[in-house]
Amino acid sequence: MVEVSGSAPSPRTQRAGQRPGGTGPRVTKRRAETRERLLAAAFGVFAERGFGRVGIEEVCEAAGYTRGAFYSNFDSLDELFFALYEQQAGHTLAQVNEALAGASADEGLPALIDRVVNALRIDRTWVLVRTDFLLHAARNPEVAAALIRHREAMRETVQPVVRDMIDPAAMPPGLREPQALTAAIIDIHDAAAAKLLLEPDLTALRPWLRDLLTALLSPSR
Amino acid sequence: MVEVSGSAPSPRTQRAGQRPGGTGPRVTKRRAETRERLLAAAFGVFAERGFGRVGIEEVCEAAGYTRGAFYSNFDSLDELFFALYEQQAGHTLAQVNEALAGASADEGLPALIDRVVNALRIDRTWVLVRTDFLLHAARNPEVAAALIRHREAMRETVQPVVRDMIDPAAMPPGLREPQALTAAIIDIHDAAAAKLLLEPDLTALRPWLRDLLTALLSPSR
DNA sequence: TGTACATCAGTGAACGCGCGTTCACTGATGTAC
DNA sequence: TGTACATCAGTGAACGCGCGTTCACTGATGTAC
Repeated sequence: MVEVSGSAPSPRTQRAGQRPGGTGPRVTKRRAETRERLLAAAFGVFAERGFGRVGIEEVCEAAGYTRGAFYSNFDSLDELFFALYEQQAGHTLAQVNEALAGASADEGLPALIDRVVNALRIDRTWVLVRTDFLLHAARNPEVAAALIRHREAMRETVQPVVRDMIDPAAMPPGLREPQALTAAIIDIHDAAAAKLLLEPDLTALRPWLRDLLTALLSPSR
Repeated sequence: MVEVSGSAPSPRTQRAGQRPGGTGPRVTKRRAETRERLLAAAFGVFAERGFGRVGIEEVCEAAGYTRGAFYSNFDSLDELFFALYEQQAGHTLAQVNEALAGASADEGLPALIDRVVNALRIDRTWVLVRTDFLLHAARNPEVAAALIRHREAMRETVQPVVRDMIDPAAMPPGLREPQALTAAIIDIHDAAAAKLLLEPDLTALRPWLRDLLTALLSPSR
């Protein structure tokens, strides 16, 4: 699994408990669980109501804690949101890795397209949260850096497969560089996910994505 | 210009001032101006900070009014946001109409693509607000109905041009119906706009859109 | 056109709730011996 | 392994600010004659 790690705006992990002797913080089991449950609760609440409308109290209540527990683990909702995104983006990347594992040039283009289509994370809640994060990033440059970093990691994961399986010469101008082509595929993939927001009927979604990718990538018709 | 009008969740226009005699409300000049300035101020503030983080006080301050003025014109921020979206969506539709006006089959495909590319509303603030509204709609079915209605109107505006200028037989399977093809073009157009959120560098944006549309629509390569 | 009048539209103060933030305290957890 | 101890992690009450909402009031606007 490829890890996307970077510096959070205000890294708070293991702030308390840092030992002066350098032996590291006291090991924390309860703490890790609490953090995890807060993140999970935040995910649900953010998806349901939107990041901007959610308060600390609401997250804590959903997680089954009082507010003090929140402040013991995070400095602000922004920081929690950042941690949440990094976590979920990591999961997504792992999923894509798995979906692409074992791809070989022997399979042919339709098989590759199927792989990409099936890698689509059909999770309305995730699309909601991710889009909230996109808007958050669009308004906060430091946050945007993390999002862009993740997009890069995604492209680097997908690109080798594209490079192996698609003949650049058969692509239209502007998409002959593997990098540009891979980016375009991911963009279309994202557009498909966005459609999930208005049409929860996902049976139409995979065909839409397949048709579009086929149209784009097929050298001959 | 095609008008997209529909029932707002809580239509408040001209609530006060309704005369019993049926002659209609007292004519309002100041009121219309106030409403307009509140909408304009809300647009700016929503774009800058995000709908969820903005309060009534903030909108009023930006518009140069006190809170009472807001309550005299709207019932809630949700209602204002709805009115704002309908207004802006109408402007966008008018722009597209204008960009497509005069298109004829003689021009050829590249000219059509140029038209579509140039119809792209390169307005980062509008993309921010529109995406906020998309998320808002995704969480409120009545709001989603308005957004879907607007998408339909947009498609109906674009579709005749597509129908005139593109040979369905040359399109890949799944995109031979003019309706599906037009929808796909609009979706790609939206995806291009979304890229504006992370990359304000719009010099790369129009080529990206042109390349993608060309790849999709060109019958031969 | 001018004036008196009725109604409207926005003001600004007041109320009160929700919630962010802090903090002394206590049960929980790991450590040393 | 067991016990005493130190430190941690979360509790829950308290404080206070920001802001949503209301409302009596007044200047603005349009109408009737």
